[in-house]
Amino acid sequence: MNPDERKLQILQCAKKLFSKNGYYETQISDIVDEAGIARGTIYQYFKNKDEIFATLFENFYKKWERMISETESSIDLKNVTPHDYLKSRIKSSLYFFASDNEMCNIVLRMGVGINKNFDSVQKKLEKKIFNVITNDLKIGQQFKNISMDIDTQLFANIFTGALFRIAYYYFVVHKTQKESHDIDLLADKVVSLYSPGLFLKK
Amino acid sequence: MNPDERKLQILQCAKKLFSKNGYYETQISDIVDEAGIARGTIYQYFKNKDEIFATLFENFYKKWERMISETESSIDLKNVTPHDYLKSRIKSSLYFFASDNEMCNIVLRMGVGINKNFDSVQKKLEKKIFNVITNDLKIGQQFKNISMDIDTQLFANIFTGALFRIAYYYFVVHKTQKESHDIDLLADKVVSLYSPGLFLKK
Amino acid sequence: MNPDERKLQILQCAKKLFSKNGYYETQISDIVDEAGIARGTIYQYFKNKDEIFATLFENFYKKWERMISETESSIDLKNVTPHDYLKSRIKSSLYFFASDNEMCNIVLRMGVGINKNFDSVQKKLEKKIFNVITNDLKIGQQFKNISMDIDTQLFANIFTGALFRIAYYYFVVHKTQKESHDIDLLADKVVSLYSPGLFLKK
Amino acid sequence: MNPDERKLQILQCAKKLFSKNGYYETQISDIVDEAGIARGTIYQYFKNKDEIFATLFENFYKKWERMISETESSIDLKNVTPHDYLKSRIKSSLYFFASDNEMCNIVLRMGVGINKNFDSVQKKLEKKIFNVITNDLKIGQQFKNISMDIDTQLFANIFTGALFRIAYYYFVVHKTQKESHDIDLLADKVVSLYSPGLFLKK
DNA sequence: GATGAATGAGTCTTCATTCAT
DNA sequence: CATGAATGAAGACTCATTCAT
Repeated sequence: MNPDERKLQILQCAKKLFSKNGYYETQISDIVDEAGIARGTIYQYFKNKDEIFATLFENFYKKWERMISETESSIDLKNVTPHDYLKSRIKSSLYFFASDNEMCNIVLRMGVGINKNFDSVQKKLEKKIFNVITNDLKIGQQFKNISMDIDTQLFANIFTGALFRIAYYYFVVHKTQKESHDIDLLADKVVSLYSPGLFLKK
Repeated sequence: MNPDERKLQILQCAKKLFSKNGYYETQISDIVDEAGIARGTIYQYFKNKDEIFATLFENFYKKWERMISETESSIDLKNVTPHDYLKSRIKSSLYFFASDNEMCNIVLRMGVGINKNFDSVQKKLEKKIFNVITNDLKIGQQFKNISMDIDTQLFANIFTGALFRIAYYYFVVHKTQKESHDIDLLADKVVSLYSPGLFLKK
Repeated sequence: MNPDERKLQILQCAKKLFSKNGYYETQISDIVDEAGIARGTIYQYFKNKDEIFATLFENFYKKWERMISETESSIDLKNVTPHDYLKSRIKSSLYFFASDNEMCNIVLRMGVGINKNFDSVQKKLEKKIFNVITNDLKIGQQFKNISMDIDTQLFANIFTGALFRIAYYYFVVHKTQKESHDIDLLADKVVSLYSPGLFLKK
Repeated sequence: MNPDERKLQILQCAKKLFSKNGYYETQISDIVDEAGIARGTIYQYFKNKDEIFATLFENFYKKWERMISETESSIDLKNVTPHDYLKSRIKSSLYFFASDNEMCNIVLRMGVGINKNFDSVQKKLEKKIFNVITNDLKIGQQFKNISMDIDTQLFANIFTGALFRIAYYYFVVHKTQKESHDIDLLADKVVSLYSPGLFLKK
């Protein structure tokens, strides 16, 4: 097998295992076994375990960049409607993630999700949150405030995702101790975005 | 120190470190040092490292449940407007996460984000995605399709969060190999939710 | 509870556990739990774990000495037949061991027998040896060389015990590298002891 | 060094140390030092300390089985005298144990005998018992009930071994609470076996 | 290049013992 | 005397990485 093929093979085996078990729960021996090569061989192609992981990310990143620029070149900004522009963006992104669900799992793995021991407890919380939102949507439909046509599962995911991201971004990454009126303002803005598309006019 | 206090103290120190360095990069010795106690003491209170982590999650889960039921009992379903209902939900959730940004980090930590080595590469991708969305919003404003009043940063986060969640949910967790028309349909639905609140009528 | 009673209670609990699980697999916490006392209390009565164990042995030793001297004073050497003398010795010894089967287990535990993990593998060997001997006895009966009246189980134990002891004594404790003719001689002597009582005259 | 040699080497070093210090008092580091290898190397060959110990037993067991079947195939049941049959058995067993006195020690180690701390107290009791029996034999010789030719040391070992084994078997392993007449019966049977070969006819 | 035996620093975990209350 | 929280030395085991063949 030539060096490039071998390198690719190692990356694919590693990707599979990282996706399944996470970085820390994937041992070099696992990768080596999966690839059917000798323990030392892997170090001919990668400096260390980190480099394998980083390479996977790097490649994924480059693929994403390529996809974005392709999408952009296929859109005629002058003549496209906002609807279609948005749709085009969303579609190409979704196709992209759908095309490699192992990397998708590695990159997007929510929360801890890296050790099977904690999956249950982590999942329990996520499920709870998801259920509350789903339930709220159904109440809205019952009260005829929300159309019966919406995909509650999808919308619940949208709200969950948005909520988690906002919380993470404002309270963790940009940990400017949010004052209460900041949070109120945030909530107002979120509502203003979702209301028109979500609620039926009466 | 009495057992309850000690247990609490250990949990707090562990939370701080897990939040900062992640589960795998937090050693028992780190927790022990942080708490200023002896190595063995920690095992008087927890069977092992896993149990400490799980306890943190468990507690957070219970707190969330309490918050949800309190919010619910404070809403008069009959007389509340959909807007206010939605706002109330969003606000209480955001306050909740804001109240404990360490757990928030642990629970919501996006993607891998558990090893500092990978932060850069992981962040690079996230940032790229975030920037594309922010940029799109700005283009929309430039073309007068989107109001100049919107909080682009917030909206970019909302879209990023929703996108990631959808991808994760449909392509990883419920890995029903999505056919292309499924993805198209998903995109349509997402657009229908966001369009009314996002785009200016002309 | 007065000091002497407490000490006795600790010894009894320890004896029970040492008998069941062996010295190394018995923790101070186990003894303390069994006795329903505090962890520190045990050190008011014994310097350390070793001392507890040693005390049990010491007491057993003293009891044995007492038993022996009592048996001796009850025998009238001048007027007793050898048969009765031997019987008296055997009986009193057996009664002694039967009176405290926990100490009996601790003192006589054959081989390793101290860690449940090894019981199976150790027992397998002992069983094998025992079975070979039992089988030989039955063959002897079949060929009418040995009386049908003997208790094969008992005799198999006698031979097993004697064999183990001889091997242990001559090859381990007094590890004078036994020459082949020494072993032959040993075997001759053993046969001369057992033959008359074991084999039928023809 | 090739894997088979290395594995064998580790087993030999471990055997030596287990025999000398017992299972619990033998540390992985001791084995590793004895073998002159690195700490981790041992785990390439054995899952853990238990497995090393169990392997030694397993091998010994297989060797014993082989010896037994060889002995059996070398005896012509039809034409051998009971005496010779018994002698052959005893001899091959003794040779077997003599051939590996380290395993002999591990397998037959009487009683606790696993921690040097207790050797003294354990040995004291064993010695006492042994001495009583030796003394009885000498009294028997003095009274001309027992031949002056017997090997008192050997016979004392035989009786000690048989006694211990009987006690262990009937009072510990098969702990049917022996009634007094059971014990009397046992004693009778034992006497009937030993008397003819032990006592001189008058 | 490939191999896989060897390495050893690094971690978790146990448990007898101490000591302030 | 009794308590039980705290201790920390000691030991088992892991696993990424190296290197002689």
